[in-house]
Amino acid sequence: MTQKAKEYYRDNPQFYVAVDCIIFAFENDELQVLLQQRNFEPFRGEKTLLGGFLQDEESLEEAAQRVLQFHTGLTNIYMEQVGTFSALDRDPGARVISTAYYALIDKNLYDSALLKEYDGEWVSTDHLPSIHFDHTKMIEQARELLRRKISFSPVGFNLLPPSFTLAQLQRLYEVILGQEIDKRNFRKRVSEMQFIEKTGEIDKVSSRRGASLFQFNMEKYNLIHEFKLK
Amino acid sequence: MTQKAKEYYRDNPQFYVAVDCIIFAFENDELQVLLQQRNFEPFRGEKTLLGGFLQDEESLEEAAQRVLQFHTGLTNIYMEQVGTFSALDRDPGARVISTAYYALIDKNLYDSALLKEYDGEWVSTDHLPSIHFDHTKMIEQARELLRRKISFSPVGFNLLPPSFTLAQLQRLYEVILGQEIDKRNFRKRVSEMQFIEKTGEIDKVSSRRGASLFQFNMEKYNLIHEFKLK
DNA sequence: AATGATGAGTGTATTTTTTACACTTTTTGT
DNA sequence: ACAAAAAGTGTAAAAAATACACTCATCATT
Repeated sequence: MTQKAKEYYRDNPQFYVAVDCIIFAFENDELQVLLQQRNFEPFRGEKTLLGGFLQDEESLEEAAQRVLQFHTGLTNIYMEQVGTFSALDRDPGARVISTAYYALIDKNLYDSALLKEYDGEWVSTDHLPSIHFDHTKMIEQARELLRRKISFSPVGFNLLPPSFTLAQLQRLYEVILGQEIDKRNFRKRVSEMQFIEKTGEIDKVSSRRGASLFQFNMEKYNLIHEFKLK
Repeated sequence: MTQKAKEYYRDNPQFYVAVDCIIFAFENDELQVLLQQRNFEPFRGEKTLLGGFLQDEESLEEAAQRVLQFHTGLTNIYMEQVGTFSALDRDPGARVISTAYYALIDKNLYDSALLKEYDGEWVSTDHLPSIHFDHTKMIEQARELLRRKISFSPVGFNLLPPSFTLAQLQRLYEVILGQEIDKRNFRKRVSEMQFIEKTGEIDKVSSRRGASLFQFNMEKYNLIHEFKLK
């Protein structure tokens, strides 16, 4: 590369680049998000999303997966980029450009022991506490993205255990969409999608009568690749 | 801020941060995008999107508007963030994190004299030439975002002059959605939205009989805030 | 001045999709 | 035995989307 070409880059400023993870889980008929109460500087005592700085040899996606793994123990998690936030004063400690990702996890699988190490806490997205930086906006944008996506893409299953009852699935949709759904209409739509299949097992925990357990069959979905549920 | 807090930032690497603008316009029944053939290093001779580096005292949005104004002369243009691209080798000259924005402009208004200064050229999004970096992916993602948005949000009007015929509007939708639309059904839907209103003027250019000109009334739309057109 | 060509403009019937709605079944705890 | 709790199931009505063909106004040509 010529000297001129090097200058092309060199004349420009550089920035700290971060990722912030909106880690969603579903429990108690709530869409929850994982926050941490910071016990370190800067901003000790503030609630924030889980984040980290981009390092030299990783992409933003990799950084987000790294942050996620560090705080939940989980790898290979469904993630989607929400957007990049760059207001001059968004982090009063320094100029930081941050890209938000949301992740959907099965709350049964994450490592809850880690939680204590970094003062993590799950909060309902319906009543968010006061959160530092622009992280509230990030969460709201992520929630809206998820709300739009869940009707046309089978991403919601990432929030459930591998097998689930139709009542669980329906409650998940009701919570994320923010509206009640007619049980019979919902089940009609589910039964039209052959890749949501009965496991044959019966869940006896949530009801006296027992409810059939279902699973999402990704292979079958990939053949059909049509999804509509709402 | 304490010493500890400063280290929190200082231990992390910094990066060049850029914006790339996907500038869309509508002409000749084509959705076009503005590229430049670079006559400077690095990557002289390559076709790329219009871009620029983020500077210290501006947000990404402001940087994108600056790039847009520099190349088209236009200010206050509709823009939307597409996403942030961070693959390690995306720019072989240096590690650069780039956020893509798409902009919708009325091709009658931009400053075509500027085009020659930087070897700009409009190309159809239907047959993109070979484009450097990951810019092809950016354009495709932007196009897809626009395709999804245009049915539920009145953004398409940004690509048209202030007054337009219904045939023009329909062709715009057909091109962006990539499918033919029934004329009577389309007009039925338009007539249901009172904020798309007749100006009273007649366009005599595009047909012998003359076609009524319409305009999008933003104030009326803001009261209703419901849009559906496909 | 007649006529042919061009795009503008207009309404209804059919199909598909979405929504509304209520009772029976199974099991457990009392 | 019976009360309580959630599972499971089908049809009719309403709403939305689609398919479809001719007349109108004007200009250019002859």
